[in-house]
Amino acid sequence: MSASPTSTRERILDVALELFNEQGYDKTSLRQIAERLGVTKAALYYHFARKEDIFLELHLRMHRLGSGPLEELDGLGPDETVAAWPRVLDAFVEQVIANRDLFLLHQRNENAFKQILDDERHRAENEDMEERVRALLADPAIPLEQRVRMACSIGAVLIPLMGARGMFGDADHDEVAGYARAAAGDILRRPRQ
Amino acid sequence: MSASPTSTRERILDVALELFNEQGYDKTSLRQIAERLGVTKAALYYHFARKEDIFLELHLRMHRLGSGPLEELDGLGPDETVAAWPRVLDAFVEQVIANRDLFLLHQRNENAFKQILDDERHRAENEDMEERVRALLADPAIPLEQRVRMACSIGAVLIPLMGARGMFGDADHDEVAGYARAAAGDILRRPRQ
DNA sequence: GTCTATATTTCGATAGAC
DNA sequence: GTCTATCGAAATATAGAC
Repeated sequence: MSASPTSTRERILDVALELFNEQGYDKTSLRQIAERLGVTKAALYYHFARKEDIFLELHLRMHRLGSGPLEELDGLGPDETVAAWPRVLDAFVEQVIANRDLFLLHQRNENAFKQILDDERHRAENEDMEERVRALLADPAIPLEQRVRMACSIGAVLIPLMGARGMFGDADHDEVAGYARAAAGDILRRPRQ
Repeated sequence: MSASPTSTRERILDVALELFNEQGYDKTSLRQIAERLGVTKAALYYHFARKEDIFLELHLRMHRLGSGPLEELDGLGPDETVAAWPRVLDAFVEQVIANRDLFLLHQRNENAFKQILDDERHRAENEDMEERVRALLADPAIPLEQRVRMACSIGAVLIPLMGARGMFGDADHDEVAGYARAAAGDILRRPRQ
């Protein structure tokens, strides 16, 4: 992620992201993070008041990445939204490829993520990405079949992109991504023609 | 799930499945399970030697459900496998719809699931479903694009099926499932024609 | 900014009575 | 088959020296 993680704070986030993806948020202790980092637990508390805050910071970073592509839909009507969706999905795919670990964190720890956001504030910030897609898929102004297919297109690209490294043997990542994009395109094209 | 969960063992599994899906496996304590059940922690230990064993039992049940549809692929060659895949996926969708909570457990706790299976035996039993799909998607005898599209088809149906209840407003579940099936069908049909 | 040392809590698991 | 009582381990978090 960070090429030269100068600050300790940044190194904590890098190591935490690694361990959270390997073992899960709950099973990862601050002791483990500190050990892999070469510091003590107490040092972590200088940079983050609570364990949750480390997770939250990583979550917000992913959140900002995912929100970017969605801004293209701002102020669009139903038909325009449907028409713009393929490009939004393409931009989203780019973000996922470039920041796979961050999106992996979200997928593999959605329980921890949901519970932390429930217990606390951050409702407003969460309403950017996740809640926005939710509103889109629940919008009765768009035909149901079209909305279902938009949801399907997300799942279609996520599985190959987020799956294990050797999911397709030693296949080229770009080639796989290309096929996944094409498949998602087919989902979205069909009911419009 | 169980209409009349006569045995305590069965009631434990039902309550545990509920809580694991609500809060995650790690964040759910035996104390919570016992309380919601109206018994004490110690009672749970009469039925299950360890907390992991509760999770494992639920996992194996889902596993058996998912393995069923895959048996149709037994002894088939590459072309036949590709040809049979749409029907396998349809059967899989039926299982997911009929046992949504069990598959949700797997999706929301894949970290816990992976770690528990790593720590222990059960490799042989796990090689039924998950490993079988893995082998299928890594099989060089099937064209890469075809394999990617098979993976996409799984993601395409899972997102609408496993998403939150109100994902598409108050839309009819069967209608949603129908559209999702159609979308998956389009993914699989395209590159063959 | 990082350390040592410790407080506090909670959890999984066990022993033994009933 | 369920209970009371408790153990031991591990976790988050804090206090205060350097």
